[in-house]
Amino acid sequence: MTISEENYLKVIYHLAQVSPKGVNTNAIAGMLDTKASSVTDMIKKLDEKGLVSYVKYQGVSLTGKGLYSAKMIVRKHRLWEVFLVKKLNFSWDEVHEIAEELEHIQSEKLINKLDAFLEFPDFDPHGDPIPNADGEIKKMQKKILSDIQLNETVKCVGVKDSSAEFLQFLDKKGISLGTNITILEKESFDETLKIKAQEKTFTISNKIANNLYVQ
Amino acid sequence: MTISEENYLKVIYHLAQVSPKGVNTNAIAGMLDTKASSVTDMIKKLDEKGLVSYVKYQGVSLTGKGLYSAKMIVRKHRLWEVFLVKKLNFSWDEVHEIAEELEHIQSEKLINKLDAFLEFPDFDPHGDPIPNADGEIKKMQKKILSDIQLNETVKCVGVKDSSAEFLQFLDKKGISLGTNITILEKESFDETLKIKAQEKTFTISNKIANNLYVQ
DNA sequence: ATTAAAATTTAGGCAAATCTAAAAATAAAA
DNA sequence: TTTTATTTTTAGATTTGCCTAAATTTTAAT
Repeated sequence: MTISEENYLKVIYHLAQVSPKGVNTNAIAGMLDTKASSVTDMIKKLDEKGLVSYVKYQGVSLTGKGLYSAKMIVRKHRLWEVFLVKKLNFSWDEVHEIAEELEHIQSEKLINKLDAFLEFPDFDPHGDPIPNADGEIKKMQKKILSDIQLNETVKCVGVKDSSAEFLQFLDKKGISLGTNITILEKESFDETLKIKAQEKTFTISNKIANNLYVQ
Repeated sequence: MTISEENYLKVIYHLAQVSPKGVNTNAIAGMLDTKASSVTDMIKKLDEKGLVSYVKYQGVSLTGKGLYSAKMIVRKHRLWEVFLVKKLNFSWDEVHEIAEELEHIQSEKLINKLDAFLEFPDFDPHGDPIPNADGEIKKMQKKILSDIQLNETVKCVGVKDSSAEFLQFLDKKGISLGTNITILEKESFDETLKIKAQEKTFTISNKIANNLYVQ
């Protein structure tokens, strides 16, 4: 499998989480920063290889084989992220780009040894689940911060948006995985929240609250 | 720089150690398992990029820029090998192929953090020197086992041939880096050596003795 | 010094992955 | 239900890295 094919599978996998009936050509093109016509070409190829099932104009979905391959790529990506943060002391906003490269290293033995070296982590530095060697995923029950009731205290367990900008914003506010957050006020007009975290009180927008997973 | 370009630079670097006046097209083709005509194509491209200097029919050599790039690739390859052996418990005959992939991961920060994590090793699992971040290489003074005098005892510090077959042969004989070897007999007819290593006495061919570095 | 052999380069092509521009199909709006 | 807009696909081209086969240059041998 080429790096390009792997990237397509990964993107289809992620998009299918949101739209399970069939992933749009345009959506794939957007994620991969390429053109729709290129996506059509590649999708045909993946279909011939039995990795996706594709009906003209109806979008694509992963076959069993394609799903497993996609999960193995996600597994590699997230395990490498754990390695980068836990062993090499990278911060959580720096690891995505590097893991985008590392996820394409082939050896299965390598990734299983890495898994063992990291003591079989279930989640990556952003709180996303790591598929095991069989492709099984431990689902964590979690809520969006915006859905939490007034005066409740919750623990941050993940981020929905793991862009460097958002993660750096959280760093600035002292929020990381495991941080406790209390909802002090809810402004119904603009959905702004006044919260307490790390002994400090401040206001966050709805956009922020929508991107924080809590428990 | 593409993976292919990096592979050419690396091969030119290794071949230049042996033939410093100019590396042959055919030699490069042999190492990269490709055709001489393909090598000519790529060499022209590398020349235009200022990474090698190339005169038609006269072979290539690395420019300063090309030499530095090649050393950084070698640095990455050997640091990853150390990681695989020391941290993930791979054996020394398994790591080359995986490192061939890992050496193309881009991030400079990654490799410098990896270097620190491994505590700045000077040599890889086969005894080859690891260039530092500036491209400097600690040379180890070493001899070929075949050049050692009768009754001398030396320490194995590296292998010239690091193919899996040769390394597995050494494993079978109990020879690894640090192993002491005593020359008990030299057969002048076929250059065969009778040696003692790890409390055992056995005979090795000249081919073996030519591929072991000792001190 | 020729001739023969080997190495190297050129010329023309191919496959993968991309692109632009135009055509076709689907979805949305009037 | 037409018409319009959007999405998707096709057709044809481009770039990278490789190939084969033929031509050229260098090296070795007679």
